[in-house]
Amino acid sequence: MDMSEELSGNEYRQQRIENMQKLEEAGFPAFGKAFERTSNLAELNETFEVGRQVKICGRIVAMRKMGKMAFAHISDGSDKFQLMVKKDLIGEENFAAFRLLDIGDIVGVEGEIFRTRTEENTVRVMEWTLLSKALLPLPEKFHGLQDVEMRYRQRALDLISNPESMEVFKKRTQVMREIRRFLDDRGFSEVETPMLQQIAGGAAAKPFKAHYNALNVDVFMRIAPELYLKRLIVGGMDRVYEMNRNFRNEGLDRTHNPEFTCLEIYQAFGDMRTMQELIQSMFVHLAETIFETVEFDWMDNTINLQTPWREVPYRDLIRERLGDDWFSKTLDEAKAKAEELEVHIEEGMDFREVTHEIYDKTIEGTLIQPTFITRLPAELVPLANRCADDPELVDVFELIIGGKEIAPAYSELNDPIEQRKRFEEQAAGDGSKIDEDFLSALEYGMPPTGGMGIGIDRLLMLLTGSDAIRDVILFPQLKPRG
RNA sequence: GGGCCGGUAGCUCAGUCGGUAGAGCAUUUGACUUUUAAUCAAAGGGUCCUGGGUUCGAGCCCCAGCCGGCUCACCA
Repeated sequence: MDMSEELSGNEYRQQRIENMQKLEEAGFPAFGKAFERTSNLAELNETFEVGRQVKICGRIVAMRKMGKMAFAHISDGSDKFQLMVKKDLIGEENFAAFRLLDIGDIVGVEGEIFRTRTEENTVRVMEWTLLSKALLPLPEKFHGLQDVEMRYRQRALDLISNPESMEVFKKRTQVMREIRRFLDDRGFSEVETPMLQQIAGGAAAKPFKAHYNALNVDVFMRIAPELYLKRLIVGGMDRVYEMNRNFRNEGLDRTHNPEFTCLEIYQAFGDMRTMQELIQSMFVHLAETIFETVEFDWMDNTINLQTPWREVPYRDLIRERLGDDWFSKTLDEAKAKAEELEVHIEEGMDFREVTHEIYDKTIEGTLIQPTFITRLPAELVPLANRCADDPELVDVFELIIGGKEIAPAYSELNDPIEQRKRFEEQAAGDGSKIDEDFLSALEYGMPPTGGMGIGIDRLLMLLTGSDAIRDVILFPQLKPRG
């Protein structure tokens, strides 16, 4: 690696290499072997008991050296713990060697735990061993790593020096585990469907393209698993979900990453109502088991997940905000209103499109508390069943929380003839884009089915109070380094 | 893509009117057996994002570019 050359002039690194050599001469090899600890540091703090003998290990994150004794803090990602090293306990040579350690080094120690005068849990070190030498210095201890770009490029460094960042990703792990547990307990099966697809279906988005040499065909990274999950419903897997990556070849901003994690859930013999109950129960379950609250602060608002959540048909919401007579207005009147609200209207938009543009720009963002928008115009949602009492509307909801769309759910379209029609409209003459295998599956008969998609990254933003998707994705997409 | 803000020591940041580059942490040396953002004394450490320009003189002003953040637009 060129790194070593690049940094060979680095004074800090040079000093650490010298310290490493001195340590090795003193009988402390720089890169030790496996270390069997009695517990991690969080467990040790939880079960603290004065006088117990322990073996613990971690990275040195702070060091206070004095003439004949030294204090240090080690951290292992679960918590911190203080070490006390005294010359008269470990001997002159071991003490001198300990003083050669640098912040960032990983050590293992053995000794008895006690509390200092200031009531801090501490281990009185009797033995210590160097497990790994750090050649590069850690960021400043008090402020941590602030440089936004470096936090994403050097995530390891971010996790070491910013505990709040570590906390977010621990929460992410817990949330995903608890979602699986919740769904498994309800009889759902987690499945895996193709990431490499020859037709990228199930959503309207630009796909990433790749080439498969063995078959000499172009393939696409999936934009959604939907069409495969529905095949499984046809096949008799009654309750399935997949929580995994989707890829969309689109822009990059605070709420978009080109690869993102999506949970898709399908329940046979259910409908949009089934999903409505499911998501409310699931979110409250997550909130209570992981966060121990149903209230979340996010972007200057407090969001309360207490159920039941508000439900409002799309048209009622529009009337509520734009006036009872909205739907009897003319196109010109609607455009005038849009102008008044400073909503940009494209040439050639019809009444429905103008209405939806106003909704998108001025209404959705104001729905802070969880809200189900139901009975959407059919044109907006091509893959859903129509409402029984009004064929112009579809039986779906869009869940809005904090002014953002969190989850759409449908009473899924299961009429293969209608489905083919809509695919053909979508494909606009390009027959190669129509997933014939999926249509065949539908022709064998798909039961009425409730389906839902949840953007996991956005859910995590909400639950962890993060205002950027990059703060909840370990390795977000970045521009290549110039 | 447009607008605004930013890029200075390993890290976090100051830098006045254009006049020899600053602090804290970190590092090195010394003192120190209950410290905890340890303390005290001293020292070393800079491609001021890059390239041009104006000027006797540029971290600072001008132009172009690179990188990042916010925001608007686009995209869905």
